[in-house]
Amino acid sequence: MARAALSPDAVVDLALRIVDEEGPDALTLSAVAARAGVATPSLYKHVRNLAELRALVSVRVMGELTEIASEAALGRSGDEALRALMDGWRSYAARHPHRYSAMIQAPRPETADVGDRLVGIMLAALRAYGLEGSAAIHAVRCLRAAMHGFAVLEAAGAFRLAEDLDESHALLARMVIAGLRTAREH
Amino acid sequence: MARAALSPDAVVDLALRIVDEEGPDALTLSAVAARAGVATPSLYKHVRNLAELRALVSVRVMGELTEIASEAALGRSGDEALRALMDGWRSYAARHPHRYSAMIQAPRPETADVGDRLVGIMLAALRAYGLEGSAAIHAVRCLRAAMHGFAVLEAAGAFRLAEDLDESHALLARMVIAGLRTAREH
DNA sequence: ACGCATCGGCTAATGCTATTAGCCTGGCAG
DNA sequence: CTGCCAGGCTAATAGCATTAGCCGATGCGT
Repeated sequence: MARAALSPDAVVDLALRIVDEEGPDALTLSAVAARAGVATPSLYKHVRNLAELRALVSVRVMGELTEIASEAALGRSGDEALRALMDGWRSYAARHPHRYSAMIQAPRPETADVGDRLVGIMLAALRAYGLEGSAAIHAVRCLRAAMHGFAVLEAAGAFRLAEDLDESHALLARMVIAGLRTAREH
Repeated sequence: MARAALSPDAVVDLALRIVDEEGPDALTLSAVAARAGVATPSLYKHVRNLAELRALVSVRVMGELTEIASEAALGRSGDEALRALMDGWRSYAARHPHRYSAMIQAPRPETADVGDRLVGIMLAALRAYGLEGSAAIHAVRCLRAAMHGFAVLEAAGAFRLAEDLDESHALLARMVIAGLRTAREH
């Protein structure tokens, strides 16, 4: 190895810093190269192209979110676990809005794995609600929709009124919990 | 007027066709110009720049969605109105996934108006649930989060399992309805 | 009917981006 | 010591947005 400075992971690190500071649209190979102190084409020694870099960023962020989600669910169950999961999810998205936006991508093979793990955690968090098979899948889809929808809208600044967002989110959690009870009866 | 063929609206029409057929990323000024049979810079006589064109597309799509939402809610009330609203929303997004994706943007002044109308319709659809003031705002936020989250995920192809999406969405509707009852009691 | 402003097209030019090709070098393996 | 190659480089191409400045036709006022 000549200069051990750069590596795929290091490139993703720089990419994440750009995303955080300047938003997902500012993620460009030349911007990364500039931060790395390297000519743009050199990056191709570490990443196939911009699309792959985006996918790697997405994977990294989904990984962080997975970690947060699993920590939140750990040692809790039932409503408490669900609330912790939703709160953790939302707070991550709120803390890193650009990162969260950069995570959203058309599904690519790279993201399939970590995506499945994330779904697995949600499934586990729902275990206490006694949902089996397909019912559990439908429930996870609704949970994802609720969490993701709220996170996206909040990150995009789409909630423009003055009302407290914590309160809105607490209502969302109550909504999901109430809905899961109806799911069991169906 | 020289050639009356082009106008801001006509440009948006072409833009929408591109979005539908090739996805939001394919929306580029040169692509629009090619379809219009015109040189790229000519478009600047009708639209300020690409960002504005995107905003206009977004406004147009939000307008269509507003129409669908208001038709769905018209003449119904309570759970029925809510279900119709959610179904209409989802079916629009599913019918035009690229269009729906193109609608999503950081809030710009152009979209504020039609966005407010859309929120107004949701507020009206919730009237039967007896929510006042802030409680209604929180409820609308949750409704938006649920509908938008589901639509985005479905449009992006993020629901990859075989389970019937109609059923998942029906659960989401029951979830929202159940949650709105708890909202009143809070 | 005539002149003229303006609208809406054009070409030329700039600058930023991704991406490919092909070169060069320093360090590690043998 | 020698040769390989990972990992940097420069040069070149091509697609995009955007600006500047030109020019013809249209339609209005006179």
